[in-house]
Amino acid sequence: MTGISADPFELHAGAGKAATLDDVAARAGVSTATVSRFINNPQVVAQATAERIREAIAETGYIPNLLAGGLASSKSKMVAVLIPYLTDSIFNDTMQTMVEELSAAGTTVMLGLTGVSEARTEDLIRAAISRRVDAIIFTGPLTPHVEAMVRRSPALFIQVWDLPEDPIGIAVGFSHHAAGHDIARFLMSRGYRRPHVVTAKGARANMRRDGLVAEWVAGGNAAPTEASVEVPSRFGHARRIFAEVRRLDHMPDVVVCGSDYLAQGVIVEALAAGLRVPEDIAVVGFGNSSIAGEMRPTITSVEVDGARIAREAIAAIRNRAGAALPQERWIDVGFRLVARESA
Amino acid sequence: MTGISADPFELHAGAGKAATLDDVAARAGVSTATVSRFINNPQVVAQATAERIREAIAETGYIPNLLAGGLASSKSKMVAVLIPYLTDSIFNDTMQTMVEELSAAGTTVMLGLTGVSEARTEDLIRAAISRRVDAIIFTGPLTPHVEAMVRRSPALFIQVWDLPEDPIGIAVGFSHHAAGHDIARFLMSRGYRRPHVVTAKGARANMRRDGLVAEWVAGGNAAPTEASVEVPSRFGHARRIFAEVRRLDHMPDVVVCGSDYLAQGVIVEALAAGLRVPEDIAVVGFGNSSIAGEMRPTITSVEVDGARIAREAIAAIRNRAGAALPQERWIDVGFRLVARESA
DNA sequence: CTGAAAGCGCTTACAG
DNA sequence: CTGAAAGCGCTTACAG
Repeated sequence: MTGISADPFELHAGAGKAATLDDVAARAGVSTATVSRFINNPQVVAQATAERIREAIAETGYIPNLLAGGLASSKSKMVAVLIPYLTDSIFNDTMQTMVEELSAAGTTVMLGLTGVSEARTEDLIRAAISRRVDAIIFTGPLTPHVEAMVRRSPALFIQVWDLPEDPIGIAVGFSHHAAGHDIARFLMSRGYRRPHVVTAKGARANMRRDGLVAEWVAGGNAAPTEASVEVPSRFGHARRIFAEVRRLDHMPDVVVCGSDYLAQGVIVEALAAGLRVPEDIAVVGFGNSSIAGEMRPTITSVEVDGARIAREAIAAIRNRAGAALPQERWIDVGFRLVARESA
Repeated sequence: MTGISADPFELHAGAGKAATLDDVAARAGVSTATVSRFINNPQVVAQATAERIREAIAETGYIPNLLAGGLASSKSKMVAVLIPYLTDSIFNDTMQTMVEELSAAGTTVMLGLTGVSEARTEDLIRAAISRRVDAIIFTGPLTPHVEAMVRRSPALFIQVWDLPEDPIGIAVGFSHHAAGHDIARFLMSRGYRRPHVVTAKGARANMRRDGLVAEWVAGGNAAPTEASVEVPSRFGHARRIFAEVRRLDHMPDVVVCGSDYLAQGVIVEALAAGLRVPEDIAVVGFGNSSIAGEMRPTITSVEVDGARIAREAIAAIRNRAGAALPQERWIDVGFRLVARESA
């Protein structure tokens, strides 16, 4: 009704302290309880009241204080996502989907980068609990001390990318051992004889390696040659890896890499050395990131549905908020070997 | 003194609700004020008192509630970092450094992925203000409506990767126009005659393009041929870009790319087509990500010190918290052209 | 160096 | 459908 710029409330809002629920309530002529209901559950307030509140919010530029809201309701609408590195290609799809969908649902994402440090992991988990997050999404195992801390907290703990025997909360992932098996069978079916297995440091990569080697040896073959790389496993590790391969007494006929980026690097090195891929040396990646299908030659890889991992994790959080159904403790999203040109 | 497992407090802690300041204070025989001081400013409490509080915290497994702390102190110790995509290689170093250093300093990072959507940007900024973040770090311009919202909030607004004329808060970045200039001069100095300029959609990339074209034409040359790619600019865009290059009447002698990944893709395509790089066609990247130095051939690129951008932004937040010195509004971190094998 | 007490800005039974 | 009021768990002048 009145001109907005002539309005004293407006001046207050602009002048310094932010508008509060009280300001909105006073202006709309209702109690703060009603404004709170309108914001969190609009359909319970009467049409006419809702309209007045809507106007009051617009006029005051009110933005709720979620610190206060979270304290009062003991629901923070925040979830912590902890990964080792931002450049760990393997988690890209999971992270992108997770952050997008959580944000779209009005949940704030707290990002933590643990590296390979247990101390950083502990600090980040403590910080998450301090913020009273609704859930903590993490990609690895925990030390007993931190596990105890997590169990004491009401946050839902979700381990992604793996399926441990006894998850702390729930797990969304796949069997790395089985993935290793399948790669071994693929190599045998293609008639490769001398694989070279490059494993990144870390529990999951080791499980894949173990699965691969076990199946390979069970097939009556001699143990493969091996190498290891630091995490995050990157394109740039390929120079050393390839140099080592060339120094082997017997050159391998296929290099199995722990990531597509590393596989890409090995291909580049091999081509630069005048070798043909896959004729002279074949290459297998892992993760099926977008470059796997875009590289020349295209890269044989193992596809993991990272976006689905994200969605299942989010669904688990939602289910628990609804306090509905008893939850599954393991959600297996599987994997799929995608044969392309490189092997 | 007493066995921990026989301790009734311990049982309470494990049994459900988390320990609060009151629990710790009661157990240590001091007031909550003193415990609060010990936690936030340990040196102001007496040695003996500190020791008792330390024990009480350990025994109760107390973890402070930062929702309550933030509400009471109106300092959230949280900063929002908003970028378009997680896979936007160009921000990798900045993000990694930012998140690591903020976490190390006890600040929580809220991550937002805006895509190219103004609506998502607005929602995320509103969410950040709702959480009463101390600062918002953002990579682009804002619509007037959102800008007004930000100005009304007490959060420090930091625009990174660019130096706008009139930043909302402060800006930490470099001149994209100048970077374009320098690339043009580099091309001339190397004797290239027919550049093909591939620009990602977006204001910053366009500024580089404008700078490049202006300088190139000022040097008495005909305008370069051009192409554009979607953001985030990726390896995979290279197939189309290269196919277009081949269809040009006059093949360019150098392709200037908006990212190192795209440059890498163009090199792979060129090599697969039997061309030599840089003899038959040269390639320039942008960002100097790690692959630029690792690719074969290594990629000529423009180095931007992303980690320094992160550090300057964090320093600005700290300065303001100290309410010290009047702040610079622009922090220019510059850039540097790194000539390598590809051009 | 420490304590009593007010207050931060919300939410939520409870009652009507 | 709405309001009065207690309470969430901290911090911080103020006083001693």
